[in-house]
Amino acid sequence: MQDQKRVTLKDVARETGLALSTVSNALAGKSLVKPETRAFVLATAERLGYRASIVARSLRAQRSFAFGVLIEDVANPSAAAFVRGVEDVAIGAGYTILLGNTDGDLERQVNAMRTLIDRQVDGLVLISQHLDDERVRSLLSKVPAVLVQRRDARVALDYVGSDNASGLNEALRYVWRIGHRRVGFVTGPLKSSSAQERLAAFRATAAELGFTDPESLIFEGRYSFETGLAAAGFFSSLPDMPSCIFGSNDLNALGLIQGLSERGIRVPRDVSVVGLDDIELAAIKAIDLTTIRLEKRAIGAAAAGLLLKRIDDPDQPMQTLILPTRLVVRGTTAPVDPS
Amino acid sequence: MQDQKRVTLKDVARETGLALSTVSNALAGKSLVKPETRAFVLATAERLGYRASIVARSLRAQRSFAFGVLIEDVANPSAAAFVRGVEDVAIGAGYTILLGNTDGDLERQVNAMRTLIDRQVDGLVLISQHLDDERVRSLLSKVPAVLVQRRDARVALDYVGSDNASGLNEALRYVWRIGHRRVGFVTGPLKSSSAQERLAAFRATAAELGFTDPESLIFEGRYSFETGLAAAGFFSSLPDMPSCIFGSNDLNALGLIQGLSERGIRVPRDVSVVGLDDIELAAIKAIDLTTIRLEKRAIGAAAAGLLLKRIDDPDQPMQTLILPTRLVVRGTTAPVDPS
DNA sequence: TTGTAGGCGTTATCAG
DNA sequence: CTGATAACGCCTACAA
Repeated sequence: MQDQKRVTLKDVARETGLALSTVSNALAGKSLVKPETRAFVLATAERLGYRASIVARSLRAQRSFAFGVLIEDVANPSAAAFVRGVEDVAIGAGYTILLGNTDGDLERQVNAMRTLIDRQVDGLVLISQHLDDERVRSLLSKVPAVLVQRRDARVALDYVGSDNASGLNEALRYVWRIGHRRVGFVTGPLKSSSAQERLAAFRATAAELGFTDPESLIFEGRYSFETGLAAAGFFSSLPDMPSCIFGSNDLNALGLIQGLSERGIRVPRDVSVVGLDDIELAAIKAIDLTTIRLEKRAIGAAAAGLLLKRIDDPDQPMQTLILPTRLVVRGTTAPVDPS
Repeated sequence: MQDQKRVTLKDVARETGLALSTVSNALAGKSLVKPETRAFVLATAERLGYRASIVARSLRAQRSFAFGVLIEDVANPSAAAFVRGVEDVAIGAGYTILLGNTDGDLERQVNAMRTLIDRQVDGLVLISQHLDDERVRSLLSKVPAVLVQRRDARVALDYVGSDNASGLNEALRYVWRIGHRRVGFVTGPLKSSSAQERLAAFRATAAELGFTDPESLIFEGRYSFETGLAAAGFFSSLPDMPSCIFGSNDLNALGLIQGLSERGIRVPRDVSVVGLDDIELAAIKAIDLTTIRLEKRAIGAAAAGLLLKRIDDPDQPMQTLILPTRLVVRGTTAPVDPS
């Protein structure tokens, strides 16, 4: 059960009777080693159970073959999907993932970033925020980094996000087609760029299509179920309720549906509801949420891909990748009652 | 935007005019350094932006101050909650988390374990399986490890799980009290010890309370929504349907509910359903699932705690921690119709 | 083709 | 109290 001593290069050298460097070269597959020597070394290494120490290699190479991934909370399903996407490509490229949860707290994030940099991660994937903080920005200059879902004009970094604008545009056109004219919108936290983008997209399309008084139908909140509940209170108290309401994410939408139903308002009969995200359970019949699907795992994978390229060539121009979204029509939207 | 060169101890030594070792001692807060020297060193280090390299320290100390966490898939919400729990205590103790997804695949798991060990993680949290594999067991002997949720008689390791037996016992007693006598059970994958435990607990309590013919009401499946759907087909085709069915996890239960409803069977009016897990959304009104709650984050935290203790003293006796579960009664269970 | 000699950044030991 | 030196395990010039 104990940690038996590591087998090192030196052990293999001693065992084979060869020099350290020969063993190292043989293991690295360098052509300067005679094939039979190489075979012998390989066999001996295998027999002794030799495995190179990545720690030593990292010190020597001044890089760790690891990525840091910073998120608010892995326990949040969307965040987990991103992480998974990052890992998908990281593993393939021989990288390991160091995970850090920030809980959205600035201090935790700064600490986590410091630790990750102290560990000499070769790159950082930041699915988080606080780009307005000076320390965060300064830390970001110390290591290749890719931003996911949220960006900031002050930081010029590779970025991967989803096409919130066209997603909302598509969905708003859809509800327009089925007759909705008064459409409400629940925002996310407006200091996050994704929430801003979604709100801006709502405004733009609402204006373009000519929805009725959209500005009065915006409820400001966060990406939470509770925000949805509160929004239901707000919208239901309006003299002229919207016939359709958009959440800024699926949790908003689910809270909205529950809040409405608690007030005797039926979805979609009385009000249609649209989410954004397409969480796993959105598809089950008990929920059956019409939503704008985000390809979170693909976004994470794309972020890792960008990071690999950036590490490979730190001076290449910054890239911005916007992945498409897709409207998934399910049971929480219905045509406006012609009555 | 570039990776400016690291400030090392040597730089601080040069800047202060002191010896390397003095600087190191000062930074480490050793009492052998004169307070004013120490203060001077600290100030200079701060000014230069010195941060110790964890990589170098790891090589020297032969430990990495990091935990490896192996799970099937972070994108699975329960797994993510475990990971979060592990991180909660790891961070507090100065450890970083290296994450590995196995997708339940043996080869991936072996590779991930190897990589983690090559990185000299100080301990492993294994929320996974394949303990029947020789290589896995041999790798587990190379590093302190804690098993979570699944164990194997052949591996004597620290273990943290939840009290499946008493959870099911409590829930079965509850449905007995409200009149159910024919109770079905959907199993998880029986090669997993948690699924076995749950099935065994069902059998034991069913026998004890005297449920009607429990053996004929067991449906073997996996921890998936699809299993629930299939189970609905099985149970509904029975000449004498159970009045209550237990899933082995919440996804089972949700699939079951959907499958039953597709066949015109209403929950809980016609059949009661009980889950196990208490996923985030189980509480929303649209789902409102009666379930046996597992404290996943607490389990992860307990695992990390055990690991810390084991690292601190590798020779202490093995520990097994069984965390309590709690029956959460919601809307998918109802008394048997007395008619 | 093989061997020797640093050095990556720390920390621990031991001498001054 | 401070400083020199070695060692952790690996890799890579360069020398033989």
